[in-house]
Amino acid sequence: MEKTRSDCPITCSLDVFGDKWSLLIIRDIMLRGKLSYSEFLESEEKIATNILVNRLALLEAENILSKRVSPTNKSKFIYSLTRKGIDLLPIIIEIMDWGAKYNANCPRKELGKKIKKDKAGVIKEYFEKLKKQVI
Amino acid sequence: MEKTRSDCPITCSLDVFGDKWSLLIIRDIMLRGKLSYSEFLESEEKIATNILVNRLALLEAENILSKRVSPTNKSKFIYSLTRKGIDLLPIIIEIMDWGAKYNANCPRKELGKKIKKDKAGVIKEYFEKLKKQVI
DNA sequence: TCTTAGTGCTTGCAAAATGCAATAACAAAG
DNA sequence: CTTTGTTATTGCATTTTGCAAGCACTAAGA
Repeated sequence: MEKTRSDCPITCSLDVFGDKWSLLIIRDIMLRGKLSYSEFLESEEKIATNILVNRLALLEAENILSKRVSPTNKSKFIYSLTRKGIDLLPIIIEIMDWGAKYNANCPRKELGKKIKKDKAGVIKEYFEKLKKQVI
Repeated sequence: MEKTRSDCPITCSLDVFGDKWSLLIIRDIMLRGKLSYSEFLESEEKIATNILVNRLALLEAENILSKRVSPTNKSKFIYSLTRKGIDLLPIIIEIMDWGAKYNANCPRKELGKKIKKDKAGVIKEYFEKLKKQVI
């Protein structure tokens, strides 16, 4: 999506990550510590390779992700969140909380329970953790 | 989308509203006081009629919106948020805040500034207001 | 009654996005 | 110089979206 549909901040945001896949990649990095293309491919939602390549490129172009050669394996890339990407954390947490609240088939696990008990605390904790990883 | 792709609460949520239009309809009802099909059509993003009909039906099927005949005009329908729909408020506010923060072309207006200053207060205020409208 | 306007919805078709399977490119390891 | 791991591309079928036109129904007025 090249130009935004309006100057509403919600619309601008949805023009960037308003699809079924982008936020799952963000989730994988943010909450699951995933770093690479092959790790994203392994997730249970089974994203197709062309979609994954496309979304990684879009998220990098939007300066939400940054891509670097892995320091331990020169034929591998690692993706990490920029500050802009980290700032998606509250959105991810709120979506997770809503989803867990209204889906019987999405039982709250450790993180879900923690969010229910102390959402602000969870956001703060992850925010601190993620900020340390920004390069 | 009939069945969910996984039992992750984020995935389940995105299976419901993870597209470029659903949350804009929610925004129109939640923040702009819009009620009817024709009002949604007027928004600056120019949703197509077939998409609008489709999304209203999906959101109603998900019990996020409820549809009733207008009390003042019997040939008109009005849509309103259910409790489940109102609970999307924090997501909407967070998305709005992120969008305003990272888009120079999305200047913060009254609500945007209020969110920046006191996000929790805004959520509380709108939450109270919207709860009164639930039928 | 007949027309007119308002409102919600459907249809047809082209364009774009997605899903899926196969395979390519390339570096590192053995 | 073959194999393995990793990322990326391609082709094609399917699905979703965008757009334009028009249909169905109700209410209201001449």
